[in-house]
Amino acid sequence: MSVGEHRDRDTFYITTPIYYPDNRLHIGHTYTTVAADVLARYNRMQGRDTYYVTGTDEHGQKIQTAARESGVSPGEFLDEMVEWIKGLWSELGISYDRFIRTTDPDHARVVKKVFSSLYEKGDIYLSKYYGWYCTPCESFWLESKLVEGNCPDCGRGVSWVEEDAYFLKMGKYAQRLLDHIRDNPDFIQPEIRKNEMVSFIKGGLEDLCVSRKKDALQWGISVPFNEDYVIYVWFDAVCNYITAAGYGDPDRAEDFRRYWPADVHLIGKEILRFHCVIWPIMLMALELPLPKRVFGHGWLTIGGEKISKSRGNVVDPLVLADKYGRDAIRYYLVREIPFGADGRYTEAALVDRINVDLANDLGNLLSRVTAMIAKYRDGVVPRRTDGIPSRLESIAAESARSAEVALEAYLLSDAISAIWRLVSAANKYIEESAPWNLKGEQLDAVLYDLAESLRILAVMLWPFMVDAPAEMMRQLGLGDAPSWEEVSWGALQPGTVIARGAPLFPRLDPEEVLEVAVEEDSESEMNPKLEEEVDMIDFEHFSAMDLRTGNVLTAEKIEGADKLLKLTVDIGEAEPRQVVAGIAEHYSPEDLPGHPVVVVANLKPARLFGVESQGMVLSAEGPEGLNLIVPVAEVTAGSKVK
RNA sequence: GGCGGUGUAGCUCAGCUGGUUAGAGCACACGGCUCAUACCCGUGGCGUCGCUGGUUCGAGUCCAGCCACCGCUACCA
Repeated sequence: MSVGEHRDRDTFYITTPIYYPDNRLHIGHTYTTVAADVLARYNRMQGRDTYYVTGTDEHGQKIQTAARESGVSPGEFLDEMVEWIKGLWSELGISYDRFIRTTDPDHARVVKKVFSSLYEKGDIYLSKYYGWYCTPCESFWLESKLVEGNCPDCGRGVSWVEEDAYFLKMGKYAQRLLDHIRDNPDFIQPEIRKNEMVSFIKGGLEDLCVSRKKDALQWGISVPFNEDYVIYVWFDAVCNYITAAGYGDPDRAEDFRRYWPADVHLIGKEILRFHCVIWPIMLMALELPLPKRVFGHGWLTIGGEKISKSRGNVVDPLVLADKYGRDAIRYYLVREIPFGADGRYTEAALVDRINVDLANDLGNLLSRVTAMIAKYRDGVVPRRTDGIPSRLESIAAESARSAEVALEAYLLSDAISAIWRLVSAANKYIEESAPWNLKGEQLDAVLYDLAESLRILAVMLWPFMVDAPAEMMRQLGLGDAPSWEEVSWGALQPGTVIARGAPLFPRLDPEEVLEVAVEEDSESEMNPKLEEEVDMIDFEHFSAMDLRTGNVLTAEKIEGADKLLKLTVDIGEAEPRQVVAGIAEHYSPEDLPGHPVVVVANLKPARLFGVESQGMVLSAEGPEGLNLIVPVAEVTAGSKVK
């Protein structure tokens, strides 16, 4: 995409996910929010009417529970969390225009309105839900999605739910959504996520349950025409994007027309499906345009592992910002996470980047240039009079152009790389021209070129950092709040009086700063022995499994399934067990009756192809295919395997 | 099982539609400079470009098979 094309836009609406404040936010949330902030600041510099929204997703069971555990009302609990979050964003210099809470009155109105419209239209209907539900995650799951009978997201237990419920028609819009994705190649980014979403949709969409009965969950927005129900939290949450833009508010019709559709929803890859399938379908049902882009960025991992409380690797962004400074944290996050892929966080890498990129390259550049201007020209930016074009001028132009292209494509780490090409070039230029050996107009030219490069660097860094670019400007004797246009060469006026200052980014002593962190790193470093131990189970775990011998009584193919057989197995109980087994490709139903088997008797029941399975028969792969595990000599049906 | 991705210097990664001696940053070593935050600049890699075959005058770059890891998905119960 060309830069010029984007110049035509005059508004820019960007969102982060709204975060779930049942706990403090971590560095992962911080990354998304910082990245969005960089883009918001950049677009403001481009003169676009920018609207940046972040906020909190405040409904659902987990909030209700967390509040109860703290012994306060959900309202009190949330107010406190929100205050903490706003404090964090303020500390990091996040320049959001609206902090939306799903408990805001305008939001509740929008959600109800959306729900009602879709109901009236027939896209939401009342039916009966039966299936698994993970309370902590507020997610409905098909049996087949469960992992070992537990929630595939959080690994915790799920409960069987049977209740009347409202459903959103998803299948109705599947084809339209696929067409939209096909016709708008940039809609889902990066490419790999788009592929995943497409194959997910092509796999068939089931209608989505969008309500919970109030006897199961109270903390949410009520279904407007049926007070016995609360609206599903995800349905509630995604609506924030239009609430914030002014949807359905007569006083804000102009805002909505102006800002919607959003330019980009910046999200983590784990919530792609809500933003690329459910939300677009809701919008299509509402007959509203879809957001121009959903950008699912990678995760920040800690030593290669996903950030999670259970791993105990949560890094508190406030502690980091306090220790290293907000600009360093912002720089590091944006620099370290490449397009699409995950980035790994280590404190050592953070310190390294601070020292190398910020202190040695950038900060020191400012320091040496201001020092030379002070020393050789009494602190006044000289006038160029030699008439020879500067080598730095073309590099600065290239750097700015590349940075702009990258920013327009939301490729923040690429933009940083482009900017640093000018930092390096300026450092090299000093070495090559050796100002300490020059005088007269040659020296004037070199010093001007360097000061001007620094000015352009400050402009380009303006979106990325909060304090340092302003300090650079100050030391160069210039004012604040530049526009992006000022990246062009020559704006620095000769005669400007510079003001040397303290080092922009003081060097850190890794040994001092990392004392604790280094130990942590070396321990979390791959230790094969340790990993094996983790995979070992103790006897108790084994005992938890109820393995029993049995004999197959009946076996039949399951209609429509290639691999599944429905067995009834005698394991010495009053009633035979009905078990589904994926062995149809290796065993014929007629061979099985009388066949001995080993059954996992206490496996949570599951439903496959609509057939309930009350256990599982054990088999193992051999050269010829699957083999059922059988006792070598006859044993009693139902005898325990140990 | 299906689909997709990744595998390139010690580390993190670039290498588009195949073409002269395979690149960058960091780390490391040596040299230089002295304006600067013990900084900066230069020089230094005998890297099986995951493995094996193939196409081609020529392949990280195309094709086939295989291996490892990751993501999504599924009729693994």
